[in-house]
Amino acid sequence: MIGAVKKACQIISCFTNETPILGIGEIAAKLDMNVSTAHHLVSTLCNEGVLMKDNQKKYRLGWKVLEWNNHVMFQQDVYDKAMPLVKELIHRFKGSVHIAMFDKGTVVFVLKVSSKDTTPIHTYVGSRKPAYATSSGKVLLAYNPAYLQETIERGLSYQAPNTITDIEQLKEELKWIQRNGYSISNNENSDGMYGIAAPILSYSKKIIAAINLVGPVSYMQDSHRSMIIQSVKSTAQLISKELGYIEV
Amino acid sequence: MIGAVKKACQIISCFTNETPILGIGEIAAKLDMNVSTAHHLVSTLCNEGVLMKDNQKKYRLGWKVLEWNNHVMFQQDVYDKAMPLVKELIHRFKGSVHIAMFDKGTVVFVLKVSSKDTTPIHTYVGSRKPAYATSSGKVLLAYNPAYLQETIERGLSYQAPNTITDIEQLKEELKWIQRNGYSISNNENSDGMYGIAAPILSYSKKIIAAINLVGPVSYMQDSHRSMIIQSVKSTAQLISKELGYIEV
DNA sequence: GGTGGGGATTTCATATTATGAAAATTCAGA
DNA sequence: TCTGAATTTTCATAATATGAAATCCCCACC
Repeated sequence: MIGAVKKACQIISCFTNETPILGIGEIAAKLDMNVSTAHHLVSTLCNEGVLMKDNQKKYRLGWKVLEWNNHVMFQQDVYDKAMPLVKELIHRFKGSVHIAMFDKGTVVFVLKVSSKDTTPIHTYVGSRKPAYATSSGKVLLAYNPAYLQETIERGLSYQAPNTITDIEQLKEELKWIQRNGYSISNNENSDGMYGIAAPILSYSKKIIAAINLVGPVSYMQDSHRSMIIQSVKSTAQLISKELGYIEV
Repeated sequence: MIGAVKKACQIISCFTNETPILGIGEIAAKLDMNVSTAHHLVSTLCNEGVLMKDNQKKYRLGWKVLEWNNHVMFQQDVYDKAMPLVKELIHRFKGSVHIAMFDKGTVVFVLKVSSKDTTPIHTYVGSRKPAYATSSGKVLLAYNPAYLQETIERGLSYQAPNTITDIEQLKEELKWIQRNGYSISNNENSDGMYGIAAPILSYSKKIIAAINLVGPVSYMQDSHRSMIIQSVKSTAQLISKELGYIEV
């Protein structure tokens, strides 16, 4: 592993919505590195356009990030092809919809759309949650044994009252998901939400991602839940058709 | 400048819409570096989530890029605040609208929206054009002498029949733009388009960016051009109010 | 207008670390 | 199973990132 590159990535990741503008000193303190080292790295990143200098001696993320983002294939495809279907789902049932992928034992949200009039949920594109404690994560685990293996190795820990922390219990649940083609998360996460997820599959039936619809427990418990489940499943299938050529 | 970081940035930039999936060999060839070096860098970037491994031995851009992009303050603000106003402009006049910023002698497009039924234009978020040959670029030059200085140092070169290649002529044009508060580009670029641009200013009247409306020459030449100019100017002013706290 | 202080830069010797040739491995296709 | 073309790993060496300290720069305060 090339240290300088790793550090550069860490520096870029320091710039968040909470701290979009940072000075050299702040960066160095955050990452516990020498100000000189930080300065060298930041200067290089500025030269490349990844960071840019504020009018003061502060820095912020630069244009290069926008450019790179435009080239993320998923972003392109997910936006162009999946978005209309996701919007339709939101339109019908309110709540929030995510598309999530598996990475290093967690689910990463690669798309998020929320209805305007729904309980806010603390997720954003790029954020992560434990796979075993989310509806989309459980779908991903159910459809790919390698994901499960990786998750087990990292261990299961308590997240909320209903989190599955027993490996055997998790395996049972995954079998159920395989049989039924969808998963449910009822307050297993820290957000007090009810989620329904279904798999997005490639042409060769490998799992690419999962789509989920999330809403307050009260809302989802009501009579039209089975209709929601059907809709999430069919949306997942439609998106699978659109994105199915992708193999991760 | 830290070489490893610079090279890592170059590697990331290799992944484009044309070549979204690359092998080590291809990357090494593109950048004329040793395959081993490329491999070390790519491995590190994979570890950081900036790149990800395809199912084959190929690589593509990873989730980290999505995450970083979400934190680009401009992106956030531009989308949330400027987008409705931009959409309104498109709705009224068709064509394409860009928001552009100045960087290293060129304009960088940080937002692009096109009407569905208009002549396509070869720009995208993150792409660049010479400042002196675009309507938005000329606005940026007119409102910031430092930008002009930088542009002159890099020299003016022929881009299309109407490109301004004489420095004195350019300065005259910029004075006109200052007086009138907008700029026009009539086939000065390589795209055969007619553009109208106006400045987006901060509260302290420094130029942040420029907004332009672009369309086929034939369309823009007609009688309601003065109305278009007024609309572009007033949209720019509204966006200035929304984004005015930003100081670059 | 001068002064002090808290940054950001720059410098430079040193130790760390990236480099690249070559060997080992993997994988797909014959 | 074999072959060839890729990737991945290894490792000695050269290159370069590192960080303490010195300098510079810009504000805020006198």
